[in-house]
Amino acid sequence: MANTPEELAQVLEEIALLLEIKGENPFKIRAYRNGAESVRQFDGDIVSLAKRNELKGIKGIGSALQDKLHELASTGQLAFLTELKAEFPPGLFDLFGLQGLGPKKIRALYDKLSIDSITKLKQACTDGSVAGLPGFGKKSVEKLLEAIELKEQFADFYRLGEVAPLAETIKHTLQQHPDSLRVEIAGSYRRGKEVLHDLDFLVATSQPAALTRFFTELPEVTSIIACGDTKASVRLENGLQCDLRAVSNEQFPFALQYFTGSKEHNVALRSRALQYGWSLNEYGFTPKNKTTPAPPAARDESQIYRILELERIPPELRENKGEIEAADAGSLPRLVELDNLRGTFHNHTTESDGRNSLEEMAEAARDLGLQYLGIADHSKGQFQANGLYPDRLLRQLDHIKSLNQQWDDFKIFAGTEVDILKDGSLDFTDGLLEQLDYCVASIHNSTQLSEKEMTARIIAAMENPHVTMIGHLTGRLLLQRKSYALNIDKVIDCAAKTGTIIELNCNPRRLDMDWRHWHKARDKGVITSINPDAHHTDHLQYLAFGVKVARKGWLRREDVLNTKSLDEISTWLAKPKGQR
DNA sequence: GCCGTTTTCGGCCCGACTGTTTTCAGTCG
Repeated sequence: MANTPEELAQVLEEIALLLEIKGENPFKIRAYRNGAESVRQFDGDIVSLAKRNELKGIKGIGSALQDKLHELASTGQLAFLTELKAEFPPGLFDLFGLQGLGPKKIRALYDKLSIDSITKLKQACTDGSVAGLPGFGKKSVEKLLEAIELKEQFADFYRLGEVAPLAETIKHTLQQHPDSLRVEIAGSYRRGKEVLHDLDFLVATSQPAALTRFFTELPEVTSIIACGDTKASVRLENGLQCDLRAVSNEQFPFALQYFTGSKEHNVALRSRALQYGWSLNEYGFTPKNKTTPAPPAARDESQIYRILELERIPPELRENKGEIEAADAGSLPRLVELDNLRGTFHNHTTESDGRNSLEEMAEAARDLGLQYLGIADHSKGQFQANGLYPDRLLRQLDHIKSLNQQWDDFKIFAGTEVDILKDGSLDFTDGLLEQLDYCVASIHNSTQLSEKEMTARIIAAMENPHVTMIGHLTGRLLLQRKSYALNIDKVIDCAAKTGTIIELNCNPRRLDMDWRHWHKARDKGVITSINPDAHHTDHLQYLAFGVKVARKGWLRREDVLNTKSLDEISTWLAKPKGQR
């Protein structure tokens, strides 16, 4: 039953996909996609309107779509879709997830070679039959195999940002149980890893069996893998595995430490415990022999570390990448926190491909308690994203100036996300960029250049005095697309030399630049800006993921540009790049 | 399939890149 606008929209998207495989008129296909977009953006109860067949007059939804949405909302079925689906095997849709495969090629593979699954495609690539098809050759086969490999490699992984709402909902429900004393999500989720294999819930209780049973009966659970007195494993609808461990309140800190990991961190920590004469496991310290004095109890995790004469190590740092040595020396960084953020750059509006207007974005930022919001809509090179030509950009600049007059505690900064062209030049002239408050420069095309060319391209952009920061540096899409060929070390050196910010893009699909590079970048003096790349007011919430990744990269408040207050950032932006 | 109209049919967003071709189709952003 279609009960939400999103469900209605997804049905229209599904139809569009099927029509695409059928080779229908592209404008008809676009009409379905536009219809889906209209449904999503409609300000009002569109589901009820659809049920009552009162959709007339909504832009993008003509008579054909009105009828279909009415049928869908009132009966929960759509005969048109059912018939359409019956024409193709279900496995065919998996092929859409592969880079380089669009509807035409999928159709050709299906028609000529009866390929209707990734397994069959892999086989046909290997045995040479794909290379024999018109339009396919040696290179396409290589690329397809590579795409399949990438997909298989990440088959059981989930992006942090997409799992987080579900994880927090389950945590909240567990907390509501009368027998649960403490609840935490441990594992890689707690460590802020960008992709996760599973979720590890931990609960302190005197009634473990009641909790494990309660866990398996949660509405989000679709199948039970195992359920015992202290441990249960389940699978959710999206395939994600979730484990629950129920322990006593005394064991809880030890279990939390143990299940948070990482494995490498724990190995190092256990070997340190042994030097004190104790073995350490998920239940507590145990003296190695009778002469060893009993260790004191630990009420929380920080006491476990204190007993081992270490500063408390934040979960994000527990990867055995120098954090134990730093904790021993008392030199752990004081990591940036979400509360430290005062604003953000790199956000879009309806002027290019965002969903909300300038006014709505500003209002949402103010609601979050931010003091400033940087707007960076796409430049003209991004046609598909409705990129701005100079005249529109200048009009937006005027609009921002006039809006800014209403506040004295908040400011919109006028920027752009300008394309870095193939040769490293920018999609706008210096004269135009000079008129803006700041500039994000990003790569959106020619992504297959060699490492040497790509590195030179980004360095050229960084050397431009008007480029404040580089957007989504490596172009990676988590679980989907690798980063461009790029010499990160050279880019980091150049960022430090030129005073160019490297953005930490906290869109859950990107989380780019990767946390593994930030510690060394920081030590070379590179500053970041934690940017949500928001295309909707809701996306400002992504800042929380960005802060997790920044913490994972050992970043402190002073390493993050957008922790500066409105006054500080205004002064900073007013200075020439070389003098900041 | 939608929209808009000098009102019922014609236009609908475009360019770069890649790999396949030898002039272009398909994909992507």
